[in-house]
Amino acid sequence: MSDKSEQKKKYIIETAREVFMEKGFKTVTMKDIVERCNISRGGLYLYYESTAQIFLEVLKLESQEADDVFSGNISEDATAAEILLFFLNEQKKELLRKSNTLTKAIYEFYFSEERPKKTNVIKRQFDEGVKIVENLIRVGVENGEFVCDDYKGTARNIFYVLEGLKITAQTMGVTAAMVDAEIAYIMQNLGIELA
Amino acid sequence: MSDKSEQKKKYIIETAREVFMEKGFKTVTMKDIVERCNISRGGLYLYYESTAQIFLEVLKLESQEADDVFSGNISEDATAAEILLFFLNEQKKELLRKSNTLTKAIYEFYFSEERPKKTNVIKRQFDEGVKIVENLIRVGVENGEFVCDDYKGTARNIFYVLEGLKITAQTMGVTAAMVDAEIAYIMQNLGIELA
Amino acid sequence: MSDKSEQKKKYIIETAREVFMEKGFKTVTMKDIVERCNISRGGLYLYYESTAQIFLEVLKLESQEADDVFSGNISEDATAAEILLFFLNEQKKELLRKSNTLTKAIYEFYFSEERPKKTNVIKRQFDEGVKIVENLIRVGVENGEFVCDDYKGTARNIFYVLEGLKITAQTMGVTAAMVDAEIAYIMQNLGIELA
Amino acid sequence: MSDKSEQKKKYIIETAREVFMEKGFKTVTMKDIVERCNISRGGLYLYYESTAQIFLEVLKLESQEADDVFSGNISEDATAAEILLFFLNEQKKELLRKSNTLTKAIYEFYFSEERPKKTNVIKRQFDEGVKIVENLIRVGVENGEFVCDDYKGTARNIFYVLEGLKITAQTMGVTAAMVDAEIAYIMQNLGIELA
DNA sequence: CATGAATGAGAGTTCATTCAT
DNA sequence: GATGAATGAACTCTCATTCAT
Repeated sequence: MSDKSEQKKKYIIETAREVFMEKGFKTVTMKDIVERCNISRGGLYLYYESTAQIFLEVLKLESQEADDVFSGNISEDATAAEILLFFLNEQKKELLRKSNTLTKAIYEFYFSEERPKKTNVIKRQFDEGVKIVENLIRVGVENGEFVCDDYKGTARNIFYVLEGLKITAQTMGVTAAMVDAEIAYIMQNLGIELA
Repeated sequence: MSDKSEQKKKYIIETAREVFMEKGFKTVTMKDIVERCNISRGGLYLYYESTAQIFLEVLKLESQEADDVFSGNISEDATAAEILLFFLNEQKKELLRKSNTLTKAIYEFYFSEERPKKTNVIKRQFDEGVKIVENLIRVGVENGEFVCDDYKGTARNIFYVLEGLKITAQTMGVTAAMVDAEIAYIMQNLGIELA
Repeated sequence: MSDKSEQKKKYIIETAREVFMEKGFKTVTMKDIVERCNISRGGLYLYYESTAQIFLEVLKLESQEADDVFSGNISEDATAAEILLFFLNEQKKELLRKSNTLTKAIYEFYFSEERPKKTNVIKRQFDEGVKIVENLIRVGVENGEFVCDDYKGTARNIFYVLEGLKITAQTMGVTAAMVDAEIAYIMQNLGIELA
Repeated sequence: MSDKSEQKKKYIIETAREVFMEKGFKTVTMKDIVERCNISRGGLYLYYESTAQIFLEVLKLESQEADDVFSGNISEDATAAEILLFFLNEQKKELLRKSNTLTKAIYEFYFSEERPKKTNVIKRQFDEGVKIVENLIRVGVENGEFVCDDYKGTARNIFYVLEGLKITAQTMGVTAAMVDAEIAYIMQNLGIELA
């Protein structure tokens, strides 16, 4: 595979990403992608053979870029509470975005029964997120910042709430205030009273 | 609208419901419903003009029947903790069911942007559920069964966790043990240690 | 299946038959048939789902009509030699026809490996033809018209020659004189000298 | 045309030959050949511009190699009957082969009307074969091996039977026993009783 | 010469929707 | 009311053929 070919594949993935953000997964057709990419009908098939395959590539790219949620933008000497709050606010931003988010597409994609559930990208992100937050809570407790005696349980609870908020945002709608209320509840549970 | 006509409409809705349970929402076609109902192509259009319209009717029927989750099967003198646990276990059963559930279809349906979010059925169910659980917690606290100082916040947290579990079940898969862990965490948070 | 529907199916088969006669089997598309029938793209699929299925129907119709090759147009008191000669000349006419014959289409159709060879229409016709000719020869010998001591072998030889002539007509071309020569040889073998 | 170019053309023809043996003629695409040859899409077009052109080259090569059916492997002092039997058995082997034969492809190729019938390769082979067998019969009769008074007619009959068997093998299926029966009939007709 | 990316025509197929009966 | 035949739009996918490099 030449360099130019790689370039093109990346271009297709990035362009398709926009389409998935706009339309979700199920209703996106190869034709939609072809048209957005300004390539020929047959041209797309040179690189990918289905919307599912393209979507998986989009997810792969996505997860590469997403791996640094915690790593970037956090000052060296931030407290556990600050870091957790930062993370929750990032999630808030993400879930309040109407467009420019793949959330809907991801859910739609994994709704298909044929998809293997165990090894999928979102599961991996969920599990890794839980681990990171679990550690964060442990550090916070050791610091004396947090009060908590079930690190793992609390971390998992946080992630299910986040999943709940995400799906709620897509289906019933969610306001900033509603998300803030949940964040406040979570923090309060850890013994942190937000202003 | 004659009685026979009402009969027929109900028959269509009940039959379509099965189809939605099997295939979700997006992939169900008018043809699918026509075939399952054993009626004529044109016949269906006499009553309904789109799968969305039919699905809304299915939901309407559903929510009529679902309103008695708390009312049925609970003995008069059950404690608040017993009632809450009963409710959570009902939810567990629901979300572990692979087929015979409309969950996927409902999510898929509300993913379409065109749907008005504010007034939709699931939002109503969510909000009403929160209110009931909030009251239940209040009663429990007054009883001395529960320890909690944010009734509404806790009730909401519970419902977001349930939403999170539901969507997780559909996309990443969830085991009975995983649900039990979340239920235990919720109860523990209220000061109830499960065996 | 209503009467009108039957009518339509028959119309499609008869129209498709013309197409197969012109183009053989392999190159005929559903689109070709749709266009010749002056029906809509989707319309054809209401009745048949592939060119193969349509072709099989064409063959079925064909073999119904072909079953009276021997029965029609033969006077009651014809001799065995006359009947045989009549049959061979019918075959000659058939194989000299360039268009207006399904021969090419039939061969092309049965070239596909997926087709079950044992039970196919042309095999049945071949086998039945052999039996009839075998009996004819027997009668001729008993009459004293023919000289032959292997009825079945001779009948089979005749049919392989006819198959050979048919395929030769399609691939290398064949003239009336060439067919006549083969007919003469066959008759001579039975002790009949043609003028 | 350089030597290297000749080399390449030959390579293409030999490789394409395999493809035609597997798939016949009609369904073979330029893409098929390109892929089997491991050359570039455009590369093939430098040498040949259609599958028909390639197939004609395959046939040319074929007929060069086939010309020695009678010449090879026959001992100097073989009798006419032995030679004829050898030839017929070679044909039997050929027609019982399912794969590794161009028969189907050749028939399919010549089914296209556009092909000039008179000058084609198989006609030449047919005609030459008839001549050779005719001479063989003459020799056999002069030897006293055969009984026959129409050399040409008998030779032609043999070749039409062979054609008939070939096409039958492709369309209805043929067993070794069935071919043996025809060979026996042919030999018997010449006065030779096979064991 | 050789490559292989790119194009676009065209076949297959499925359905929402209409409409004469 | 009810039927189901008919239409046509939309999508998927495959190749022959070209052309810049």
